[in-house]
Amino acid sequence: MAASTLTEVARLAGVSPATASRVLNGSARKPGKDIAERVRQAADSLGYIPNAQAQGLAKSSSGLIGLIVHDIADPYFAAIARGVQEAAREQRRMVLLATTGGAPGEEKEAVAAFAARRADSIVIAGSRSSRAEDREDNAELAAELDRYCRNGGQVAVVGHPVVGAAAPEGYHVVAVPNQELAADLAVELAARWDGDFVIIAGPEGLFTSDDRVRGFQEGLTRAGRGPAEVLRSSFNRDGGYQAGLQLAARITAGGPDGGGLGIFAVNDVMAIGAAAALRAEGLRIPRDARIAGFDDIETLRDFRPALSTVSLPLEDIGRLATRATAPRHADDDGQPAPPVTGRVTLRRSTEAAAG
Amino acid sequence: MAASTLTEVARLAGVSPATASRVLNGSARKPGKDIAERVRQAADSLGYIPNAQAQGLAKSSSGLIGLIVHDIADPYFAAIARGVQEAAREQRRMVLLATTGGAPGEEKEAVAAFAARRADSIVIAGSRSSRAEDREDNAELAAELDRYCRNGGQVAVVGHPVVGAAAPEGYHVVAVPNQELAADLAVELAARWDGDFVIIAGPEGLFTSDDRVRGFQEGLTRAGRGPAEVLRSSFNRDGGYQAGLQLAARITAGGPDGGGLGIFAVNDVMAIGAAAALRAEGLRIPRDARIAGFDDIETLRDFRPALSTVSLPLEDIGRLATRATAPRHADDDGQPAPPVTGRVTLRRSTEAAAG
DNA sequence: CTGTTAGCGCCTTCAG
DNA sequence: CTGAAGGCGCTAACAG
Repeated sequence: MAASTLTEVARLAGVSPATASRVLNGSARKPGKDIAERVRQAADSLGYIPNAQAQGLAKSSSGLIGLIVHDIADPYFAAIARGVQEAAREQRRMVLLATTGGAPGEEKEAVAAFAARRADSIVIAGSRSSRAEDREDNAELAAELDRYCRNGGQVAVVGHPVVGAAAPEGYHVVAVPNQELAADLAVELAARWDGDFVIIAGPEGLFTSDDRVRGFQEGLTRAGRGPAEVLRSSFNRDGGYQAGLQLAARITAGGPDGGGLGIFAVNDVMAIGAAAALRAEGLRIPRDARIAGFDDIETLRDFRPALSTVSLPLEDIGRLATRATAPRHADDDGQPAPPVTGRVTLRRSTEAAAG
Repeated sequence: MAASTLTEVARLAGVSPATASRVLNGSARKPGKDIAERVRQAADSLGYIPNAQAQGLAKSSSGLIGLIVHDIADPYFAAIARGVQEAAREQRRMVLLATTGGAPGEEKEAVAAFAARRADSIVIAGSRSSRAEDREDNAELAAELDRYCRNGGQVAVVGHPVVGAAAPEGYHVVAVPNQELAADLAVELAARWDGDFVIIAGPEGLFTSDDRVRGFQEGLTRAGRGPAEVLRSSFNRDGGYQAGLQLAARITAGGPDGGGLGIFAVNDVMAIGAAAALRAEGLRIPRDARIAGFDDIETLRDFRPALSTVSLPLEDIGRLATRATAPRHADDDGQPAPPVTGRVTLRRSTEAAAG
């Protein structure tokens, strides 16, 4: 990775490195027109590309923003990543990507790596966990973040704060009203179906999942219904599929669930998995089971029967998180970011007119 | 972004910075055990995190790998990104992400930005274009890449070489047999449907799209059939939807296409869009039209009717591209990467038993 | 407005 | 095996 340096450019242009720096990179001070032109020509003819590492070292700021997701191929994270990327581009920063599979230990590593690269800010998407097994890692993650912030780093977390993290300067949370929206969804569904509900959830301790479960139960209560049974499995398509198989067996067996079921999967991907399982067992939606998800993943919208869900502005969330970590401008009204809002989106998968 | 420095650690440990460096970061030379322990403790108590920028400056290599995609939220790119990310982690490197919407001008910018950050290598995914309007930008992109390689950078391109790029040291192409596979697909489809075929393609000049179109026509010829009509629209879900609407109108109107149609969309996302359009117009698949895509996107596999397609090992492709740019090891047999292979995957969307 | 002088934090020769 | 010195490429204070 050798390349021509600023010094070479300066020499070619017959000026000092400082002057060359001033014309080539943004400086408050403007060198003379003629000189500037000569420098620019020299730079051009040498194919000069500033060394961002050196600039970063000198200015102690890197123009880098670190993004932490569970899995970039998961459409939920991919959508957020798109928003982050867009905002980053607006701010003329580049994004560094880290995937962790959701393990707090890995997240801690990622934060350290970002800190090492002197990323100006870090966006953490993806559910935090409060499982006992993660306690220690969570504590380390919190400590790492804390240190990062104390050193001037900006952090934005999507959804929930990191467990045990203090809230130092530079620590922002983009709150997502998972619980409220899940409650709204439950109310709507309860108005359209008076049989039993079952919730397909992720592992206990995942905040996003837990919030949605809690909200849904709350909504049922509000609608005068008893709480739904909760089935736990992994927080992805296969988890939904497994749970779906169980439910299919019940429905098929007749019994209390033979009349059908209202299913709420805590995210769209799981809902799709569950739907696939039901179908594989010969059941039909919404005839034999109504099913709803959460997120309103774009790629899944052409799915049939169209999935009832809660629409979340995933891209905006990424954008907001990124903006929250941006250096404050003068023309910045200093207002906290607008809160994230979502809305219940009912589609065919929970349609009343079933038989 | 202040943080404790190596010098501070050294001072605390009562040794020279050089020694501290040797124990903390990988050096061939091993300081004494006692000394090493003291340094490590000092580092620990200070929460020392090495400054990668400074390390990069000194070693002139950054441990960064740049990834260029059209859109990270597109499942095709997301899958490749996952592979890149995995390989990067194996090599203990971090990935820098850039999205370009496929515009060669943006890609050139991205390459320059990566070069500025002194990324050790760059992976370019996403179709290159040979459209006249892109000529100039393509040339600049090629020049930029060329310079990057000459400066010691490693480049891997997925699918096609960049238009007009020389093939200097460090320039690798991960070839994807789009044409062959499309031909195979055509042969299989032709064996199962003897009506007309129509191809829903991306804009002319997109290599990936063009290759698949060409291959499909070739396959038809091989099967003793005449060439299919080609409908062009944008290379995404909406493009597929638009084209689907047109085809639906034809089929509905009866006429020559009233008996049904065999549709090949050059990628899964477009195929899903087209299917959605047909359905919206009251048509059914595969009864009124058979439809096939390309890529075998994971998220789309639960789609019904299940989409016939060509399976591509997207993650592997990302991994291979990344590995191709890795510094050569001693135990490296120097073999070129294994070629990418795919296979035709027939599912219900093109099933013969329709009526 | 330009040039000179110091570093930014680290690694890597080179002596000791 | 350790320490001292120089430099990676650039910017930010100072002088002139």
